[in-house]
This record gives sequence, C-alpha cells and structure tokens, in this order.
Amino acid sequence: MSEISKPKRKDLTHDKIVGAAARSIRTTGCDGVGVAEIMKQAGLTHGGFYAHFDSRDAMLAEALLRAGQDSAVAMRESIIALQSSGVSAFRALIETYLSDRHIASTDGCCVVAVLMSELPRQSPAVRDTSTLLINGLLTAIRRVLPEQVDQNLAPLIASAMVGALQLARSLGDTPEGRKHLFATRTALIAEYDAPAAAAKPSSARRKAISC
Amino acid sequence: MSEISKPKRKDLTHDKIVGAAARSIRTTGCDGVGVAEIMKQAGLTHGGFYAHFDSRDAMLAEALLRAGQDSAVAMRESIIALQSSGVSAFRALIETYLSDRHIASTDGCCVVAVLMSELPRQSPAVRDTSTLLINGLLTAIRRVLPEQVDQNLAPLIASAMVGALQLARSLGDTPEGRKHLFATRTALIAEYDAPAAAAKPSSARRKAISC
DNA sequence: TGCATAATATGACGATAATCATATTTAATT
DNA sequence: AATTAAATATGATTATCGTCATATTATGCA
Repeated sequence: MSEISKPKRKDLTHDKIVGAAARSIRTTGCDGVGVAEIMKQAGLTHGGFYAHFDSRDAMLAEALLRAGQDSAVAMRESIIALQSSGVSAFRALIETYLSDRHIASTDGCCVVAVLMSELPRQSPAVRDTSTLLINGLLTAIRRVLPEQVDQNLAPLIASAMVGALQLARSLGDTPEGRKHLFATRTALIAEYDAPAAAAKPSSARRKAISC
Repeated sequence: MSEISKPKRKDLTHDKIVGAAARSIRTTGCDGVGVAEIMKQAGLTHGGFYAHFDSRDAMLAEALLRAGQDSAVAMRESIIALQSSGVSAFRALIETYLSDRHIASTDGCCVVAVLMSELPRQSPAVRDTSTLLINGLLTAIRRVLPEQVDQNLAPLIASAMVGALQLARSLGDTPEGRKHLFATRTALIAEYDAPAAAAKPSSARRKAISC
C-alpha cells in the first residue's frame, strides 16, 4: 500500500485551521492568535481544537511554517516577474522584499520580518521553525548575490532587509517610513547589485575616491 | 513660584511603576506586560494603577520611552569606554550595539531591536514613542559615521543593526546566532568604518578589483 | 495632636484565555 | 439501510485580563 493516501476530512480541516492561523498571525502577532478566534475563522467551534493539535504552541509552529511558505511563494512570483522584465536576480529580490506595499500590509510580506522580535520568546517548536525560515532567507540571498560580492556579506544583507522592513513599518506608512525603505533599498542595490562596470567603487567610498 | 517642585510621593511611585514596566517589557514584550504583574513588581497592588495612568496603553508608552533611555545610557557608557581605548566612534557604536552579550539577554540592549516587530500594532501613543526612539538611533549613527561615508547610508546601517540583533536572537545563543552577529558586525566595520587608507575599496568589491 | 487630603489597598466586575470531558453529528463500512 | 468509528460541537472549568468603585492608610498642615 502506498505511503500517501488521499487527504481525509480531518487533514483538510487541519489545513484549514493552520491556514487561518497563518493568516491571522501576521496581523495580530504570536500572542494575538487565540484558539477560539482561529477556529471561528476556520468555520469551526473552539472545542474541537485539541483533536488537531496537542497545544496552542504546536499550532503556532505549524502556522509560522505555513506563513513562511506563503510569503515565499508570493515573493518568488514577484521576483520572476521582475526578472523577466530585465532586472537582475539580486535587484528583483531586494525590490520585492522591500516593496512599499509591505509597509501598510503584511500580506505576502516576509513573515520573519513581521514577527521577528517575538520569536526569541516562543516555544522550542516555534523557535525551530524560525531557524528554518531564517536559513531559507539566507540561502535565497546567497543564491542571487552577484558573483563578485563576498558571500560573507549575506548576513549583513539579510539583517538590513528584515530590519529595514520593520523600521519602515514602525515609522508607519508615512513619508518617513517610505523614505527609510527607499533609502535602504537604493543603498543595497547600489552597494551589492552587479554593476554594469564591475570595478565601480561602492557608493560608501565614492566621496573618498576622487575620479 | 518655580515650575519644578521637589518630587512628591506620587511622582516617585509613578517612576517606580514605569521602571518596573520598562524592565519587564524587555523580557515579556508589549503584550506580555500586565497591569497586576507590573504593580506587584513595583511593590504595590493592582488597584491603585489607574491613579497613575489613564490606561495600560498610556503606561506602555511611558515604559517604552524609559526603556529607550535606559539602553541609550548603557550604550553611551560602553561606547565611551571603547573609544578611550583607541577605537573609532563608529566602530565603538557597532561593537557595543552588536555585542554578543545581547543575544542571550536583553538588558542594556536597544529596546527598538527588542520590540520592533510588535511596535506597528501598538497604540498611537506607543507608536509616537517608537518614532522618537528610531529617529534617535538614526541620529546617533549619523553622528559617528565617518566623514567619507555617504550620510544616505544611515538607514541601511540602522536597518542592518536592528535586524542583525533580532536575527541573532532568533537563531539563539548558539554558534549559528553568534556567527550571524559576528559576520554582520565584521562586515559593517569593514564596509563603513573609517579605514587607515581611506581609498581602500569596500570588501564587497574586493574580489572584483584586482590590485 | 487632630484634621483634611492625597495616595494606596481591597475587592469585584465583565471579558476572554487555554484546556478538556462529554455529547452530537457526520462519514465510512458491512 | 444499519452499524461503527471518526470528527466536530457543546458546555464547563480554571485562570487571568483591564478596569473601576470604594475603603483604608499615610501624609502634610493647622
């Protein structure tokens, strides 16, 4: 008999619950998702919850993973679209990740950036999922990093990406927030995108080197 | 009569409450600080709370500001100590801010980095305080940024700083987390600290430029 | 010392949280 | 169609939350 059988009713319900949780974790945060509310959003009543999960924390871990997969899919689409219009892979990633649209709404936005400061306080299961997602982000960055850029800069770039998104969101969907995101986006591309002339000095040094 | 009088009993109590809240907001997050628990930690009972604050949110705003001031003081001390041992102001800031000690403990750590992903969901009063603290961080960076580095890179550097701290904390006080922090710290200093020879190309381009 | 007032404590309210035991409904099988 | 097992609903429990009205204590002034 095969290892995978067709999804039973319970699996579909389970998925529906995780999906609802993955959606609302973005707007309410980890502490904000309640069992009853999630079940209601999944079209169920709260009592049946523990037939699907050992605990609220177990659900949180699944929801975080799902939310991460959701944003990965959304981003991949946007990146491919940008690339097919002639933009470099690195630039496509940066412009997608640091899109102005993610200031006001967390839909399709990197869930690591959305929740990061809460993750260190979460249960071991959630923290393991965090590590998984962060490593995924680092790998994605290394994959698109131009050849001539040192791979050891991936942590710096990842940090700048998640930090910029959060700072912009904290500043709000205002001129200040948008300016912050724009400045970081521009700087990252200027510094690390494969330039037409590869030997061009980084903008950080441009003022120092008189041409 | 003078505008400032000596602090009355109520002011001292008020301060004690805010202090307790500022301390526990670092370990429990915004959603984690409860009125009753804070009052207990201040040596009081929960009932008297509303003689000091209009609401829990009002207290949160004060606690965030206090926590920001606390970390600013702690950092300034560390920065001054490093500078007096011959390190540049920029490098002193980076090494202080991205200290390994801040992975395991949030004491003396930048409270913006500790709470950032929760801030966008907070009340207007808390968000206003957030903006204040973020602008303070940006100003601090611009102040120590070497002359030859473009001031427009301040948002990128701020983003990298807060992002690196959070990513490291999410990865945990493990080889992974410490490596992330080290890599970001090293990269930031290599990229933006005033070099001995100012015209040295940034490490991002070092592989591209054959010397 | 006694009085007036400010400051804090007591205790309760309604809401909501996670969890679970049990009842009911739904789906699958004979 | 009847029976069995799986899946979900009902409802209760215990705990904790922010908030507030009221009682008690402590402080400063006469």
